[in-house]
Amino acid sequence: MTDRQLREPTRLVLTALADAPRHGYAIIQEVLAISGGRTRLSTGTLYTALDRLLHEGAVRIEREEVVDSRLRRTFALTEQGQAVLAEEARRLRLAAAEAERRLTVARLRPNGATA
Amino acid sequence: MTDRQLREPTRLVLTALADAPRHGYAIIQEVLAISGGRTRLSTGTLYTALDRLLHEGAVRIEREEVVDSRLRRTFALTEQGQAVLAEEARRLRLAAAEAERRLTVARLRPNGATA
DNA sequence: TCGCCATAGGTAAATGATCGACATATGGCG
DNA sequence: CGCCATATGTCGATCATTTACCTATGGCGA
Repeated sequence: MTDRQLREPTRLVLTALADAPRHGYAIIQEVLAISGGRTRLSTGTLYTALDRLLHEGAVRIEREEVVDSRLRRTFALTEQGQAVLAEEARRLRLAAAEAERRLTVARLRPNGATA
Repeated sequence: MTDRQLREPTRLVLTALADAPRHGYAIIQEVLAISGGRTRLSTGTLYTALDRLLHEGAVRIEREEVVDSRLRRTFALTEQGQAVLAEEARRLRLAAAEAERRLTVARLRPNGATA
């Protein structure tokens, strides 16, 4: 249940919501900031991802306000969503460490010999 | 160029090749070991991924042998492939750290208040 | 010896998340 | 008056992955 493999944009959405609830547009900006301007989340990706995450119970609607006669929905991580992100972060940390360890091994023994 | 976002299976293939060249079936087993038995790479995923990585120049064919009257191709990371994986590992390490940091912030301030 | 499993390498169709383009609407700035 | 930032969404295309299929050898157990 908790061990599905998240895609990059989905993970960034959960990360953007990890410290505080945010509405859609704020998530886009937060992801832009987190990624150092590299990942520009499109609205198509965001709202389909949010629908999916709502459906799966990783995200819930925190509140709905009307600002300037327009609806604004604020999303928050559920406890399950926190667990999913924590598990994913742990997996990524281990994956990064493993990749870096192996690359170091290759650097110490630059010939591609297996034996 | 070097900053494409890799999917999980693709990344695991590169990681499996990071320390030494391997042939297809050995990559599948190595990925199984790396992921602690969690990720069982199907041949469909593997060979399409390898074709793509060969095309992109991240992987090259190290050697082709005939073992038991069957062809066995051994794949190796190119220098570009090493750079791609190193960059990806760095990004994952940072992404994991950021997610864990934010989750800690949420734990310290459990009310979802933004203000 | 027959069938199955591990080994080994592959293809084809379906799934599913993402991307790019489009649509709508307000408030503010020049 | 037009454009940009803000804000929320839909739809079709794209593309990696998944699932299911196929071939083939060598070895092991019934």
